[in-house]
Amino acid sequence: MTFYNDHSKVWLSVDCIIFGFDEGKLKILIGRRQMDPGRGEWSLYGGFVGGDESVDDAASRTLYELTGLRNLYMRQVGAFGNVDRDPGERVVSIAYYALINVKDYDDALRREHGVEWMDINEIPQLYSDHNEMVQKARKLMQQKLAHEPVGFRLLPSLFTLTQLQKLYEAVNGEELDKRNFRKRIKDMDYIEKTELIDKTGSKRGAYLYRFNKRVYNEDPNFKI
Amino acid sequence: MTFYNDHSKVWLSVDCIIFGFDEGKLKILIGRRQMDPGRGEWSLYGGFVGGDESVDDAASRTLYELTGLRNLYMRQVGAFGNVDRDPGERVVSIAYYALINVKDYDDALRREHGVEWMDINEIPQLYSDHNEMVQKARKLMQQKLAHEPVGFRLLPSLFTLTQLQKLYEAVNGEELDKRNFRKRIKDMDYIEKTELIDKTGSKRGAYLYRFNKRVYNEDPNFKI
DNA sequence: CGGTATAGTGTAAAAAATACACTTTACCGC
DNA sequence: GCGGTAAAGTGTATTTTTTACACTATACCG
Repeated sequence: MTFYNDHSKVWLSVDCIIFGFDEGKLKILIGRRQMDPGRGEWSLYGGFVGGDESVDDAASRTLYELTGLRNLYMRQVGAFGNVDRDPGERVVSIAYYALINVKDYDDALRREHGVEWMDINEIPQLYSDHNEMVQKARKLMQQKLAHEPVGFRLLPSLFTLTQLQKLYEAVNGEELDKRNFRKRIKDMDYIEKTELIDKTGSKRGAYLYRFNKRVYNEDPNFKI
Repeated sequence: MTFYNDHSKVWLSVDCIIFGFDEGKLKILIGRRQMDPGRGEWSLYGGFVGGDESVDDAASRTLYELTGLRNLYMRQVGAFGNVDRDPGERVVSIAYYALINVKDYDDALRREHGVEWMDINEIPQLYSDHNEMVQKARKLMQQKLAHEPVGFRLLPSLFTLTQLQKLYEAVNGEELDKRNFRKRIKDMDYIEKTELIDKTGSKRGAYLYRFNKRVYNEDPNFKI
């Protein structure tokens, strides 16, 4: 390792792409920026990294501040470090995406923070490089979902197969065949059918399923 | 975005996982650390991010300092930000991996910088969190190679099919069937057979192929 | 001119992915 | 109470993709 003469310290922030699934649509949380520069522009929710916390911890803390939820599923998207990405002082930001069950997020708290759920396909122009962050987060989340059953983080702990299918469709942006989808689900032992029935979605009612983490960890077969 | 009271500036560095392919093996460049803390430990090559350059630019510059090569294929691995990852002052590091053709790297220059090619499967314990960086870089590079023809960056511009196969085998850590491999290559129009023959690898000689970037960009069919 | 080491080639079987349509159920409104 | 309706649930045939597998060709070398 060699030193570069002109290096200097920078501010470090985290920005969060928080995914939720509601009304059959994949959404993220964005709000109007309440500070300069860029006051009033649509923006991701973020925060600064403290001197006494890891970058991952800063992201967890920021998510907790916003949602009141801990131990959310969270993955790093990457570092965004263009010199002029933040007008004024130089700030390098590490983006994270998180998956939450919309119903777990207290709506009053959401409004207090001035953020709202917006369809991933209808995201307006965002502050600075936040659109880039969203695109990259979406791509990474898609890939993750294709290889690991992380979709359960976006659903209630009990869900119907139709809900699960709609979730996969929303994330991948394409419709799936019902019979083929259910065939693949049957092969996944960690998706357990319960005897409970959901009657809110249809007159007939549909069986509720749940994700069994233990079975998954013992026998990780993945795929959808 | 809300402020956190205890935030503070940090040093930002980049660390490079530089992949090369030689003697049928996937290797990376590592060297003995020449500064404290950690003097003498095996380490990735890195550098600090300057106040006037983007993080990506800092990585390009660092790669250039080490190899004398520009426009290398390079992708971000991610940010590593544990509080105590660097003894002494707090440094957050952004890791990048790069792909180079070993033959393009002047060996005298390499020795000057005190780095050497080491088999990816025989990497010793490295300074700080560098082993983690290597693992993540390797995984990302594998995934990238599975979806895009970036392997050419690790080979001379003319290569035999046997060389190409050995490269895929080294990256994926498993042997491939020769006939099946060549069948898949035939489907890739952007891998062009030339009339040139390489006689260094066998008595009989083998046809040399080249990657046609233009064809690839027009018709990205990928896959191996 | 026989030995040797790598280059080069095709087919059949298995597995995975896809396409596709009708029956069941329970509520609702009449 | 019964016909309409809206979502749930279910299997098979076809196509595509992946895998397994073994011999001939060539040119150099001693």
